[in-house]
Amino acid sequence: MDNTEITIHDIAEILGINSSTVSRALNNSSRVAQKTKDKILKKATELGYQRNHLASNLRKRKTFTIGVIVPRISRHFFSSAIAGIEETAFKAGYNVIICQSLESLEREKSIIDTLLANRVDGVLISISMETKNYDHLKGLKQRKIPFVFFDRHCDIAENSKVVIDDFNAAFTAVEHLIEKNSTNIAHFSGPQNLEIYKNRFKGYKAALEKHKIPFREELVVSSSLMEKDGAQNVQKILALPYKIDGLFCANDVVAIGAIQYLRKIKIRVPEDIAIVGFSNETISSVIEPALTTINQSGMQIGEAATNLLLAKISNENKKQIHETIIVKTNLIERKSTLR
Amino acid sequence: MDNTEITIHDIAEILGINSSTVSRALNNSSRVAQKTKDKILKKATELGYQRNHLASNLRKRKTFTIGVIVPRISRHFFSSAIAGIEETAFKAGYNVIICQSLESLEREKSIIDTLLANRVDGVLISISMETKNYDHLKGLKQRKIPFVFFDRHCDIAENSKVVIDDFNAAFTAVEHLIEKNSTNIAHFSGPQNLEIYKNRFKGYKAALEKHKIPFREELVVSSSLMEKDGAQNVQKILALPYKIDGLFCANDVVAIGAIQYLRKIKIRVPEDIAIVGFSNETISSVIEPALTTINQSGMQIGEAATNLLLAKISNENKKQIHETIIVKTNLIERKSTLR
DNA sequence: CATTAAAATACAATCGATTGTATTTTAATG
DNA sequence: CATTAAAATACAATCGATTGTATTTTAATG
Repeated sequence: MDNTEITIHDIAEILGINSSTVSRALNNSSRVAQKTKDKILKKATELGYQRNHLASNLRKRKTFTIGVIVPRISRHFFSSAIAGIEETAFKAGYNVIICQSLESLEREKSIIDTLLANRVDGVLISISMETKNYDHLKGLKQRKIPFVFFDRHCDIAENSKVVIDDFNAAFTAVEHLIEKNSTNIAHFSGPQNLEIYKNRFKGYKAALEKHKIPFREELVVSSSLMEKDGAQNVQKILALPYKIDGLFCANDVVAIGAIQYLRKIKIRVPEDIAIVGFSNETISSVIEPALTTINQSGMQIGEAATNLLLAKISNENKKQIHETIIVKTNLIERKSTLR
Repeated sequence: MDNTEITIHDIAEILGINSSTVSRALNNSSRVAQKTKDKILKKATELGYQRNHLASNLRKRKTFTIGVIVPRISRHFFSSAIAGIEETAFKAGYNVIICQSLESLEREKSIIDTLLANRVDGVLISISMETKNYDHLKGLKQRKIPFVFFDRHCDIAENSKVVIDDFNAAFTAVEHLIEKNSTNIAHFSGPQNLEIYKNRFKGYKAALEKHKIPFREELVVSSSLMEKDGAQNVQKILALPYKIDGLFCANDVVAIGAIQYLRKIKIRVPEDIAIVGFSNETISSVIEPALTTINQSGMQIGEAATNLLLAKISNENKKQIHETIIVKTNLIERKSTLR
């Protein structure tokens, strides 16, 4: 039988000492003499002992697992964030359960139930576009499971989040369009229940205001920011009685949809319309013309969110931390605004 | 104290029955009378009981966790595969630990150690470009932990894998170039220690042979297929005394690097050189000209690999399954070969 | 209604590690 | 060398569920 896993009891028996001492030795407790520790460690290595985390975690009443909820794993921003999360969590000895809501509130709810059933120690969440009601998050609060929003947060009391300064990033983006001599600037916005899109919209408005450009309701088109929305939105703004010469998109995907449609109908970018996106997806540097965009590091946001969550977890039930970390962004100028 | 988790013992005590009966009832054992089951289930729901998986798994000597090793999470093909894996595993009650080797053998080794320490029930792996030695995989075999390769497999005895028919896909791609009147067809190949790149190379060669086009060693350039390699490889083949008019790339990323460099030096695609990639990354439909490529569904491969692994896991130590599943691919014709 | 088999339930050990308390050993001190 | 405190180790309960075996209850039968 080679399925006999080596346990602390095996080591204890072989060395003729008690398993509690073995356990303490392997945890480097000060209650065990150095000489004994050495003896135990040597034997443990010799036998190829590996602690059984299930047993250990059961006793410690912790799972060393965090749940991550993202709208879609394959979106580049999120897969970078996940890379950062995995990396940081792994180093701290935590495992990560990754789930995708696919922009559905229903799925988001059921994912939270599953994560609770799995007794995760904490949750990182970037909410779906459908999420307007936050009751399912209250379940986490009740059970005192710490959670941290990243990127797509929501406006509830006493939350922790890792975000970017959407207002300022949008402000910079729009100001850049103005510097490039755009005067009729449209905005493709996202669902207004999400704070990030609200703030990007506010930044757009503020930049216009600063430069004394009148704000026109009709130039703002909301959608779920998919590629297909790009074409539809372009049709809408071109139908308006203004000569649009600048476009600020709330994400890159919709901007790319717009660029492709504009190319089809022979409107030149950037000559006729200069475009700025948001997120710096991989595609954006490749498309022709390359897209000027706001660069936000998913990796960095993932890392920061994980560190914040781990801090909350180890903080136990003492005073709760409610912190907002703002990760820096920068404007990457490319061909789509080069004029 | 609200941190008191409801256990089967609580339910047992309240109902005045033994906890073993509660356990059996919750597992719908035939050894418990229906009447008792009903009573127990009702009380469990009422108290909001949720089974503690740690305890359950400890007793069952299973973790219900599978480990996944990919070169890079943010690569679109892999994030799609992961989406498929997560989905399938989740449905079967398994959790997934995702790790990225970042194309480093060293990291791949240490990841396998960590997964072993975490007592995963099985492993899905797509090996790194550096992996030429398979000793670290033998560790999995010794411990009888089932594993399944997907996409990037390796040629060891008695393995299971979910792959595509790289030979035929490459054959189709090259034949397509030939149909488009290419006669001097170059190939950007990947590390030859990986079966997939070996087979794509073989497919390239076979298509040439079928159409009586002489094979020339110099037209094959191996690299690690990054975007920057695209430019370098193009320089190499342009320096040759042949008028290259077709290019088959072993992945999309290097093809895109090539397209961008060709655009820069004013060589027209597809007029001067027609190009076919491999994988159908998101970028490929967006780049100008859009890239003709082999479409392989990461999602589908991930699902198939997970199902195969779960079958191996539940198969226990009985006769081992060694299966190879081949997922269908198709050629997507786009502008880069339109002539 | 006694006998017997089958069904239902209870008992107790177990998975492997951790941890509060009790006991033993060692070292320090006069 | 006896006394005492400190250090080291052993004992035993525990985390929450599962499971083989023993016991009790129920149903079937003559």
